Amino acid sequence: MARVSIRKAKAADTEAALKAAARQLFVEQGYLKTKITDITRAAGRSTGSFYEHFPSKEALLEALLGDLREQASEEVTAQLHPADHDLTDREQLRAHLAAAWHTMRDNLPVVLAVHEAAIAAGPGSGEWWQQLTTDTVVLRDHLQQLRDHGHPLPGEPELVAAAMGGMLATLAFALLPAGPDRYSDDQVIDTVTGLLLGGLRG
Amino acid sequence: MARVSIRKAKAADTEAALKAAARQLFVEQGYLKTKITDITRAAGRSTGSFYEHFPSKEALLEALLGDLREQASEEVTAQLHPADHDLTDREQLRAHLAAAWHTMRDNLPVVLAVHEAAIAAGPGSGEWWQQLTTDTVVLRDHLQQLRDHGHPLPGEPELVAAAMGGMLATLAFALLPAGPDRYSDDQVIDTVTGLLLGGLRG
DNA sequence: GTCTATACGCGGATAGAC
DNA sequence: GTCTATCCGCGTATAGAC
Repeated sequence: MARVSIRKAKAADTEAALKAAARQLFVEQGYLKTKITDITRAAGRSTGSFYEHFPSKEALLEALLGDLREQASEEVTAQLHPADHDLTDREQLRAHLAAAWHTMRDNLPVVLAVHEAAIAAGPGSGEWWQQLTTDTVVLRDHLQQLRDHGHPLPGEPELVAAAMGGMLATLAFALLPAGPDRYSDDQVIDTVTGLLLGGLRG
Repeated sequence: MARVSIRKAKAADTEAALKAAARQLFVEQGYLKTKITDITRAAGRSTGSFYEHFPSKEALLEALLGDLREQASEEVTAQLHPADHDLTDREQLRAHLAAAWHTMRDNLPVVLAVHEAAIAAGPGSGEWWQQLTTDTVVLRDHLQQLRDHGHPLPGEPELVAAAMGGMLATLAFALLPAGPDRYSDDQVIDTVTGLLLGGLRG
């Protein structure tokens, strides 16, 4: 009986339940505001049970981040990257931005949480800049390549990549948690594509 | 004797000392990480003294924000706005972006703190989007005007304005706290100007 | 492995002397 | 108005029974 085995598996793997509850709460009320007791309660477990699986809330986030990377690497190896993107081509730029957007949407809980954690770390840590640059390395490489082929850019590849990534991330954080009520995914992607295309063409 | 009157004034106005200490700490270690006791200690006062001036850390931030608005309104009425900006003109776009950048730089402690507070409020609050849009109303109006004159935009004025503001704000938060070590102000402003200009021209 | 109950520490906030 | 000393609540983390 499927139902029984499902229950068994669910009961056995409290870890999965905790992760699922955490994901939901991170979107609903944010990572910082979410207490460990909130997670255990939402997962239907007791407080003490949490520490059997994770030493802290940060560790739980690390675990979620690990799951994300694992899944992401599968997808990447499965399909993209064509390696030689030409970001001055409207369709290719749009595809790249759309991929980034949907990745953020699909992994919103973790993406959101990591961002909150970075903010909470404080400005002095330099973590904000580091996170922004590492998240946009791929973009930077494409821009670097473009530049190597003689194409003029509005500035340093790293800086341009950071600017583009910052724009997209800000919109994602501001719009996605509320749902598609204000602007549709396509609307955002089209707008950003149009706004950036001219600058990349030079 | 200047020295005496200075000491007197300083002693009398603990409030100013607390504000100054808060500003410094907000940049150094961030708003969220800064405890009330950190502020009083940095200001050379006792814990209890704080509450004689502000009921809470949030109230202190409000006060700082009030100071900022007061000063900002003076500057604005003193000089700008020419009302009919043409953001498709490189110099005018640059001037606008530069003004925004320097405002953020000059008021970094408060700007940073408000942002951190908004993040801590959580995604569900919708506060992120609200703050982004209110901070870019002026920009939106200029874009709206441009559109009314028949100029094509890459998307809804509000959305385009939010995208532009998000880009600039992200770079400011990531780069300004560290000082001008990585990229100079001009470098950032030039890059962003070049990146956005093409998209606004259509 | 999961529960209940409880201890611990931190930061916010107040009491009361000066 | 400022200080010192103290309290209180919340969230983290642990102890110990089952």
